[in-house]
Amino acid sequence: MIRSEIQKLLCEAAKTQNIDENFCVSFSAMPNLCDFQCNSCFAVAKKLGKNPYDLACQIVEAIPQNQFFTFSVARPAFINITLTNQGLKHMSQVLLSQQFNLGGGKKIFLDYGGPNIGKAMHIGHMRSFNIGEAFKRLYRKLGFETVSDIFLGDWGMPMGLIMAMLEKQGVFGDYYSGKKQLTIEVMNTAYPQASQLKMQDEKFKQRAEQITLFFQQKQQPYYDFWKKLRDVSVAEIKKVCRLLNVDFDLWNGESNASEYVSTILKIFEEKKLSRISEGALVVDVAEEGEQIPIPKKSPDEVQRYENPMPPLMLKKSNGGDKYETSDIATIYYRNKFYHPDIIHYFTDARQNQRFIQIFRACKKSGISPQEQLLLHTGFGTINGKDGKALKTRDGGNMQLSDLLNMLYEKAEQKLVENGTEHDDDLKRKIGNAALKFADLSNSVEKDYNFDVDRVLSFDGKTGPYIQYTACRIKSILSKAPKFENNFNFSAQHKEMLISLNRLASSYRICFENKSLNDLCGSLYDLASAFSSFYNSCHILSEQDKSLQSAHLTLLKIVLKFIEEACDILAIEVPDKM
RNA sequence: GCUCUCGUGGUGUAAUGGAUAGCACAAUGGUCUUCGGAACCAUUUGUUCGGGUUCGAAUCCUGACGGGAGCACCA
Repeated sequence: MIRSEIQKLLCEAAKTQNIDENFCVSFSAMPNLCDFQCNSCFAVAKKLGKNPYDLACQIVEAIPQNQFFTFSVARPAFINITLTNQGLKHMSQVLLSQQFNLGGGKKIFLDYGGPNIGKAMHIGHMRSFNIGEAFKRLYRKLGFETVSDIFLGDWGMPMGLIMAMLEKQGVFGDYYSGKKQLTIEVMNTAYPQASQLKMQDEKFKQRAEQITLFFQQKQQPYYDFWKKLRDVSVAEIKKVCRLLNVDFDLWNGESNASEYVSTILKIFEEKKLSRISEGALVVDVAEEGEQIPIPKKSPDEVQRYENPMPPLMLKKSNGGDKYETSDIATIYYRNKFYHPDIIHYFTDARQNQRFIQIFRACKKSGISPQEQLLLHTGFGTINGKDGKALKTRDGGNMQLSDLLNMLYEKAEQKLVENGTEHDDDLKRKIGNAALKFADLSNSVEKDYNFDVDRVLSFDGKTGPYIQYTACRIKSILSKAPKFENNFNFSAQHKEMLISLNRLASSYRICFENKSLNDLCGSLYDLASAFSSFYNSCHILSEQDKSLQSAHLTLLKIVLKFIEEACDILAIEVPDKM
């Protein structure tokens, strides 16, 4: 990286002055003054008891003459660095030869998506898909080996509820025998009905619980019926995944963990980590200073705790398994078969405490080896324009498919306006780009307000704008005369080159922050830098052939970086739109 | 009640403790008989409030106010 080269120059110059300190280089906050800046003189001067401005001057004077950078000092004590034209050429070559190896071949297991079988996906579900898929691609780019698992919620009550409902309606047998075709619509109708009935009808609820237990114990016909439900649901989820351009190596779920539950229960028992509490089997995971009882004011008051960290529950008092049990059993068999160095989960931030409990239980029991890194990225909730849970215009919960259809329709409408011929795949790519870019532009941990109208507008800082920019570049390159690469860049290319550098740096920033908003931001800046250039300089009619080849060379580089960044975000770049 | 989290123009958001708080939408005005107008350029408007730490605070600490979430038998 160009910044580390500058940093090295500064540090070596300091050493000649007997100052053995680190001088960091960042992108310029004042692009009109410089291209890069160093703010370290304040801290170093303080440490050494020197005047910061004098220190900055001393170091700048000690830097040997070089052809790439010019250094200057600005008060109070910033070192400003500007690239020469030779420096621009050099930077472009550094960028093109850049290789990442943060991963060092380590194996990382990604757990994202997590849709529930039997329930229609709503908008909130897309976030895990978008973030997880992008991180899988980022990890690969950075030199990790990845394994992705969708981890379906396929072993719980929803399936029991659907079966109980169909049974109550007297159609269970028909669907079981195949006399009636089991479809996703049947499930999408039965589940909400059952879900509602369970609240009012205790007998129905008990029956659903019973059926749940039956299929979990692989009793027929419930287990086979469960398999049918799962197949139908998985086919539907796969359809959505294809639309969203996400794919998984593994389509496992809670059900795959069930056969390891007894093994992990035994591990906890043998290590004397589990105990019975109020009839349930629990593991204490609180650390010092947590879960401290607050004295009750009256004997019948509920016990409250300071710094609450309740025990993790492995078995309910009625003997049933909990979701946490599946999670731990899943970590157990992932380690048994895949030996990942890292397991990274992407879920809603509301599950933060639950994952702390799970991770601690796995470390205490040795189910996760000490050296294994368990990561959980809890992302913020998507709300509607009003800051409350997202609703459709008619007031219902908005389903993911509703949103996708709106996006694809809008894309089609735009294509028709522009006279482009009808193309289902193209409108899907454009709609997806709008969705993903809008989603991933937000800091991962923050809740955000999802404004349908804003996402449907493809103007400004949006995915379609990025795609459009790439299409324009492709169009110019396809019409350009043959040219030899020419890296003799000048001031008019600088904005694009600096943006390229920022984009290249953002991979590491995203990796460290576990958020993709920086990549989106620098990708937009690059596209925007090209658009400004495009507007101020007519490339194809340039008479100076040497200058024209420099323009075209840079366009090739810009396109390459836009395509790479889009690929990480799982945004597809069409040739035309 | 306990714990966590967030508070940035009219709206949505960005900013490893650094210079003049960046960007998009909206609004207003402009560019251009397009190498693809889903474009470009310009103007207007902002760090919830009070203390503290620091050469320097949207950022760290503290208090208040205001939102959101979690607090074992739902997943």
